[in-house]
This record gives sequence, C-alpha cells and structure tokens, in this order.
Amino acid sequence: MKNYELVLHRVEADLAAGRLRIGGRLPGERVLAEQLGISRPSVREAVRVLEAMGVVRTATGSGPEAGAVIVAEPVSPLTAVLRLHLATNHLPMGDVVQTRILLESWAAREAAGRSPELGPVVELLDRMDAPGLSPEEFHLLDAEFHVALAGLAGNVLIAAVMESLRSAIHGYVLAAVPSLPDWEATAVGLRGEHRAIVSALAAGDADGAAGLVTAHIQGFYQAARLPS
Amino acid sequence: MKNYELVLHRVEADLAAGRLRIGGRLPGERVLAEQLGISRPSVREAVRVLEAMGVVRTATGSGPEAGAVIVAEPVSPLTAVLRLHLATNHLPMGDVVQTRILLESWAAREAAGRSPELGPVVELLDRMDAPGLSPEEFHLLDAEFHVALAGLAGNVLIAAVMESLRSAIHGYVLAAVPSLPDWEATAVGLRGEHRAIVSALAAGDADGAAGLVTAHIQGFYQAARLPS
DNA sequence: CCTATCCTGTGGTCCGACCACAGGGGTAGA
DNA sequence: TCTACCCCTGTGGTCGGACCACAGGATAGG
Repeated sequence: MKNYELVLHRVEADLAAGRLRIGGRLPGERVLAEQLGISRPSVREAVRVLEAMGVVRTATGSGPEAGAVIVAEPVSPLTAVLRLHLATNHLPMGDVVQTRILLESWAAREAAGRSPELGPVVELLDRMDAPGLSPEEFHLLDAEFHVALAGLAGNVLIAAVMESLRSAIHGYVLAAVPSLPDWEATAVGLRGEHRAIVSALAAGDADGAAGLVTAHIQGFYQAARLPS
Repeated sequence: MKNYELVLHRVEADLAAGRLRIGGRLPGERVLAEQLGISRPSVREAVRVLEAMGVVRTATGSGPEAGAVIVAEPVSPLTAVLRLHLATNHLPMGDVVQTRILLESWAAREAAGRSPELGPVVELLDRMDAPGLSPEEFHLLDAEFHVALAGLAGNVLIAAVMESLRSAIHGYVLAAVPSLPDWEATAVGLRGEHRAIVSALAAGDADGAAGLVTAHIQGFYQAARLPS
C-alpha cells in the first residue's frame, strides 16, 4: 500500500459518508500529512491525483476560494483519459466514432420524447451561421451543439462521456480539416443537417432524429477520413 | 502552468509521435527532472497522475520490469473517476443503470450479428451454477459475464466503459444484497436470464438478445432498489 | 562451470526550506 | 469616527538533498 493511497481512500470514504461535500475544503496539506502520519509530498501526490480526477480544485492564497475545494468535474478527467489512450493508439478512432453514434442517437431519441426547451440549441445554430467563422470556431460551436443535444436527454453520465469524447477528438478533427476537399461546402452541409435534427426533435420524431444524428456523424467522419 | 504539467504534455506528445510505445519505459525520474528543468517531486506528481490515468505502471528494483513502464489500462482510471463521482452523489445511480442498459443492449444486438465464439461465456455460466457460491463470488462471475458480453461487440471503448461501470457499482450492489427478499431465488432467476441471453446470441436473434439484456438489468436494479 | 556476493539504478519516502499569492485585520492617517 | 493602507498569516507550489527497499546484473570466489 503506497502512502498516497491513504489520502485517496480517506477522501473517498469522507465523500461517501457525507463528511465532505461539494464546495467543502480538504484540510491543509500539512494537516493532512500529520493526521495520516505521512509526509507532505505524499499528500501532494494524492491531491494531484484527485485534481486530475476532477474531485478537487486547488488554488493558492487565502479565503474561501483557496486550498483544495471539493468539486464535481467528471468531464476533464474522462477527456484526459481518452486523449492519452488515443495517443497510445490502443483506442481505435473508429470505436470512438461508433460510441458517439450510439450515445448521440440514443440521446436524440430520448430528447424527442421529452419536448425539451430547444431555445439555447437554436441560438447555437444561429451563431454557427455567422459568416467568416474559422474551422476552429465552427467546431467549438459544433461541439457545444452536440453536447447540448446530449444534455437534453437528462443523463449526466452520458452527457459527460459525450462531452469527453468530443473534447478528446477535437484536436484530431481540426487536424483533418485541411484534407477536406471544400471546407465551405462541408460547413453548409453540416449546418443543414443540424437544422434538420432540431426540426425532428421539435416535431417529436424520435426515429427521425436518431437517424439524422447517425447519418450526420457518420457522414462527417467518412468525409474527414480520420485515422483509426 | 504548473510544473508537473510539463511532464504530462511531454509524455502525451511522445506518445502521439510514437517516441513512446506500449511496453516502453519513461526516463528515470531524476533524468526527467533534469531534462525539463524541474525538481524530482514535480516529476513524481506527474508520474502519479499518469499512473492514475492507466498510462504507466511503476515498479521498484531494476531490470526491464522496473521503472515507469508504458501500459494501456483505461479501465481502472475510468472506474476510479466513476467511483469518486458516485461518492459525491452528483452522479445518480439511475443514470449509471440507464447507461448500462444502453451499452449492453447495444453490445448484445451487435454481438448477435457476429456469430461470436460463445465458449468462454458459457463456461462462466457453468461456474455460476456451482452450489454454495457467496453473493460476492456470484457477482464477480456475473460482472465477468457482462463484461465478456460487452467485449463480444468488438468495441474496446464501450467494453472498457462497461467494465468500469460494473466495477464502480460493485460495492453498492453487494451492499444491497441483504435487502433482497430471497437471495437464492434471485440467483436462480439471474442464471436463467443469463442462459436465455446466450441462447438468443447463439441463435443470432439481435432484437431478442437486446430485449433480454434490458429486462435482465432493469429487473435486478428494481429488485435491489439501489439508491440513486 | 556454477554459485554467492556486491554493485548499481530504480522508485518510495521523508525533511526542511523558501517562494508567490490572496485575504483579513490591525494601524495610521484623514 | 471612518477610511485607506500595509503587514501578517495561512495556503499551495517548488526545490534540494538525503535515506530506504528493492531487484537485477556484474563480478569474484568456489
């Protein structure tokens, strides 16, 4: 048992028992070290891991915002894990795309049955119509759109995984843009597909929305020929 | 920019560029520290994070197995993230169950169309028939069965997420067992449902397999009344 | 040739120190 | 009395150095 794991177990137990809550603060590193009978470097290694896991956010200085504050940020760690394992090439891009299709088509189907509030989503689409958007800006809005769609289904886990998938592959997508035959034409097509998806959602057409989402994602990745 | 992030970026870049591969080794902590112009404690914090992300495995001693070896182990970090965020109560158990149903029914549907090798799966079921299994032992085999099913679909990402979900909720499931009215009867029912799922897979009945998986998972969680 | 020992390099842990930062309270001035 | 400023305190961030346990390989001895 490595020493820093003492801190991880302690924090997890405190969370599960309600002794630590979102917005609360960990004891100071020096205090924690003395309580657990370990050194401050060991405590710091654990805090780093918790930070990487999206459980705490550290800040220097004093006041309520300083120290190691408990947060619940599952997206960044999931993104980091996916990005690192994509980098090892042991996580095929095709599998990521397949997962996106599964999650997003499910989310679209689910959202269509909920008659959700589509105002913010439509506003995103309007912003994507702005002329002169760079591929980078366009894709950031595109990512927001897809994440918002996933959020409409009301499952925080699936929404988090979706956002992580988008973030993890963002760099790869941008790198593939120059290989597209005609970026402007592609963007026009994507805009139209987005509008069609939203229309299907507004009409409560679950099967239609799911099918459109599937075609939308598949179409883009085939056009971009992302490496697997 | 915190110093330990230098190491993370360096490692990710080396992975993406192919300078680091699975089975390779990171430079020693002291060497890395000098190369990047930072201290060894900073390097160690980064290595801890990479270890928590399932990218490296550290070991003391000497020889090819010692040091920080590059691995690709996405399941344990995903499990850790899910467990920690379940502990914060900001990740509803209901969402986890819903995600399991989505992923597993998809995997069953996919596997049914592939006429996969079901031998290992059936062997697991046979082991679950052994009399006198404790709930703990039963559920470990049950977890293996579900993970194996997810693996039949051939998507490493979905299989990893599935395994993580199972591992993350394992403790909660075991804790709920005593609240079941009749554990033995429950186990008999689960065994029968497992056999039916495998039969549907063997017959290539995609819709049937997916429906059985959905009912199997939903039924158990309703019986166990897991907290959300 | 075989065996037992030592050497070397690895991560694991600890100590003590100093820095940058930000808030809060005390103090000097108006 | 009120206000503005400054210092004090506590926080994480970083560093250097030291020692330990461990495991393999090199080496000297039989």
